[in-house]
Amino acid sequence: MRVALVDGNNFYVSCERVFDPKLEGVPVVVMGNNDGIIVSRSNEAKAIGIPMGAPAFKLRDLMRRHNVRAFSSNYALYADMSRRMVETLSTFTPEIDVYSIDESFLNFEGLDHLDLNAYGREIRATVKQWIGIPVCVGIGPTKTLAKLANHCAKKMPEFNGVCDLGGADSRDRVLPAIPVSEVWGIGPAATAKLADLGVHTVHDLRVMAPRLARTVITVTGERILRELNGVACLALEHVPPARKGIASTRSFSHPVTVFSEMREAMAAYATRAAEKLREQKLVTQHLAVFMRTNKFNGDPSYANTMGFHLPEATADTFALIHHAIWAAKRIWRDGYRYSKAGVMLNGLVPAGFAPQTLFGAARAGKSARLMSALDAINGKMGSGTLRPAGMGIKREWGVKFDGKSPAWTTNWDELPAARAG
DNA sequence: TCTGGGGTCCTAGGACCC
DNA sequence: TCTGGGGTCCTAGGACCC
Repeated sequence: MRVALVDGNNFYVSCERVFDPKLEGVPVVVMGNNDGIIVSRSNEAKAIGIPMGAPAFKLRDLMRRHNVRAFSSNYALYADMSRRMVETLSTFTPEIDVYSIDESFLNFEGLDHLDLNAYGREIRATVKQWIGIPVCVGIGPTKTLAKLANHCAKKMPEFNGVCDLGGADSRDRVLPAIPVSEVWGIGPAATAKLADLGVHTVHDLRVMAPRLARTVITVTGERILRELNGVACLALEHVPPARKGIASTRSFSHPVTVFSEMREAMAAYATRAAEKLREQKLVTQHLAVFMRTNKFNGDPSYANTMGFHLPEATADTFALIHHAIWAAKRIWRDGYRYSKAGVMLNGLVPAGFAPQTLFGAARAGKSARLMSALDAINGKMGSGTLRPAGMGIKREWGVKFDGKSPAWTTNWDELPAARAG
């Protein structure tokens, strides 16, 4: 196997910069939903000590002092830029495995006649020119080594954005210099356990006894060890594996204390989850709802989940709303300040393959026609044009995005304007 | 005022069945 | 006055990822 990992640098920030060149060279951050935490940082923002995942309100002073530009998440923009990036990368390989919004594995099998470093530099230059996003390229004989090579490409200036760990000599040279915590799949807990055994660098991990790795960090640890030694255990998935579950959950912008607001939120979550189901031509056999109070602020604590099998598999918005509200009523307790809730669908199966009850077939056909009409109108006129009654218009609990950039590429009303002269 | 959202995989334990 | 072995399903929690 020969595989490359191409990864967008500071992806959300880079997307913002494409449409506002004044953001180049200055500290920029992007925040998550409700402008709660930092989810993407420019190098300048990293340099002044803004940590990943930190609550934005704690950093207000620091950010003001350094004139940091802060954006709310613009998911429509990032998803569209991601799609363009994947299209571009697809011209460099017959097989691409899209791993996340900003990362793809490219199959480099059979390209050994090429100078892979040069090929990586060409990929980097092309994505920059066509899409405007800076990327780094890591190449290796397994996914784990390609990930590690990508880390080197990003952090070690001598690689200049492209690193090939395909050769044993390059691995011997680089691996002793990298902390084991940088390996894909080794988190803080595993890092601490390995440190107790004197395993600190990637090289230390690579030469560890596989059985010991297994007892300390389970089968995933043993798999990582093999991958570091060039034995591929993770295949390239050119067809994305079927989803196991769909979740629609949000933190509320203010605490919810009355059931009518919880009901609205549940209806909205169920609606969104049903849309995701239908996008992927799936139906669900199991639904769960949960609600919880704030874990951090000392409010009286309550958290509960209720999950159950549905009488028949469905992707019908109205049926899922009905079930979600039914369950929400049962776990709702008066007197608490709820901060977060959600709807989760499990046991997904392709629409048409689900077991059906005797009287279900006729109902299912009718529901499918209604749902495709709903999706067609919302697709054409904008999501939320048609929505079920009871979902709420005011949405007091809803998500806040105070500093969002325009949907530059996906909304006609927000296209960038160019002026001459 | 205020701490993301959406996933996967692994392990362990309880309930229940034959 | 005992505590097997094999199986399934479910729940809960931990860990990790982007």
